[in-house]
Amino acid sequence: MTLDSNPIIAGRLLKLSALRASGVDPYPPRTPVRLPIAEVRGMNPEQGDAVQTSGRIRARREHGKTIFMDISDPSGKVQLYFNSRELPPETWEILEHTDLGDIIWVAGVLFVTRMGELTVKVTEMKVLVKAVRPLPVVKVDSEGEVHDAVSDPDLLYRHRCVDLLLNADSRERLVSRSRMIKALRDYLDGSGFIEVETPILQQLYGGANAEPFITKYNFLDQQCYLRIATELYLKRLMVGGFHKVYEIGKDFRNEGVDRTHSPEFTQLELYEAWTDYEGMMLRFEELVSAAAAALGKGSEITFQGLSIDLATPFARVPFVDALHRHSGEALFDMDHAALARHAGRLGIATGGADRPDLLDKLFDHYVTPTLVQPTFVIDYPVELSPLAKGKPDNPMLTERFEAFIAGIELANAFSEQNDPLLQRRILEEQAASSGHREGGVDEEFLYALEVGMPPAGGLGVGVDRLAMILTDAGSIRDTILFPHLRREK
RNA sequence: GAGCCGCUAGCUCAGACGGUAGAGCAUCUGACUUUUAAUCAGAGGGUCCGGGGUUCGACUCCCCGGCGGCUCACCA
Repeated sequence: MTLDSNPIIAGRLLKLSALRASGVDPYPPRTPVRLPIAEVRGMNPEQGDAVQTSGRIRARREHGKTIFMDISDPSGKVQLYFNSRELPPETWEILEHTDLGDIIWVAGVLFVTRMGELTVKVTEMKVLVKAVRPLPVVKVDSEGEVHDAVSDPDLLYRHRCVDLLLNADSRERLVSRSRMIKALRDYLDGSGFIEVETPILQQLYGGANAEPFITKYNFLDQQCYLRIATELYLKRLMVGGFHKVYEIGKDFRNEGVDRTHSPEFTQLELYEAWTDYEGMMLRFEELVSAAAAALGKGSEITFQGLSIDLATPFARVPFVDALHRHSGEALFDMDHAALARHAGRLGIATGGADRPDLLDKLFDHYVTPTLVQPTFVIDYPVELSPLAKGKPDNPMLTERFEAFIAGIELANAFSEQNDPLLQRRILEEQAASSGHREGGVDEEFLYALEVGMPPAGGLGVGVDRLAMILTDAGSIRDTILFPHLRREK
């Protein structure tokens, strides 16, 4: 469909030509001096101050010889008043070739209308941008009630610019995400960490159990993977003497999409020498507190109707205890067959699931939904945690935790395994037994452990999910500016 | 991957039992010199998601497909 097959767009294109024909550049290269709209609104109208500002036309109310308009910029909205008797005819003519959505610059004088609205009486105007595509019109009445809000999620996700322009919720949420990430960085930088960047394009993938995206580097005629985690590279840095290090970046997992999963998501991973998973619990608590504070939130927040208390310390519950308590049975002591029967009775798919898979599924079934208040689930079974150090007093368990809020897994951390021989054995066994580990064992990672990695704690935080919790977003997609969608027809 | 729901004008939505599509906003024309969901009068605007089928006739019923939403499954 060509642009002008839509009659509304065709009309705008005509006005665009008309502007050009009368010597007006509809896309001038520079903006005259202007004040942000919020500053205009903050001025004292008694003085009849001269002001210059610019913004997008959001509403237009014509009254014969006069026109009221609302224009907005990111800082706010202000009303303009045009009077044809007091404007040069050329200016009035330009005005008649503007539409909702156009961006204009005006100069004028402040006054307050009969209705008490601070208004710029325009004496001069310029078109800065002629919008050729109509913006959906959303109206807000005097009670603040929004009318005809654009609600089609498809339209909003595909055309995020429209969403951001029209929906204050979206705009504020995504700004909050940025502020939150800045707070995480500030906290870590202030705590002596350094931020690094590790490869996204990898010849091997690892650091998590996930299906990778596969791509190809033409120059070397070589298959590559998009990273699924940053873990193995950050640990090389630990070996190299970066003892407090973190990365905030995208990981890619070639798996399903739902409310809490996106194929492309942002993870914070940090590693810190001379500490362990206990230290990581403190880090996580402090990161969450810093993030909440940056958004002006206290410890009491609401998420999807749930009241959540972010006050630290967060609860700690051993994995096995929680599993047994919520299931009412000693599941951890059962063998594979018994677990499979148990899971089968609950209608959980057990095909191909090994014992650790079953334990994890059963945990998800019985315990995860109950973890509404911030909770560290600690001491995971060793089979679920190939990169974590075992507990000295119990070889079945590891020094690992996952952090949950509102039933959502937000973080995963452990006392990092640094025994090179043990780590090699675990990774090789895993590579042999698991069909989809095409990447093989990361020898360079093992080489680094052989050189010697100091005792350390490591922590991974799902940044998008933390943003969900702190901005009360029902879907991870709401926290991602451009979430992945299927190709449009 | 499965089930359910949805897709009608630029936007939000109606459309009884199958009879050839409507409203509000937006757009266009006209009126109006302080309005603010401005108001008033008039006009234009549709591949009813796509493709098949049933039927004299399909937005409507059936089948296949697309996209989206929700739920489930998958996902350390």
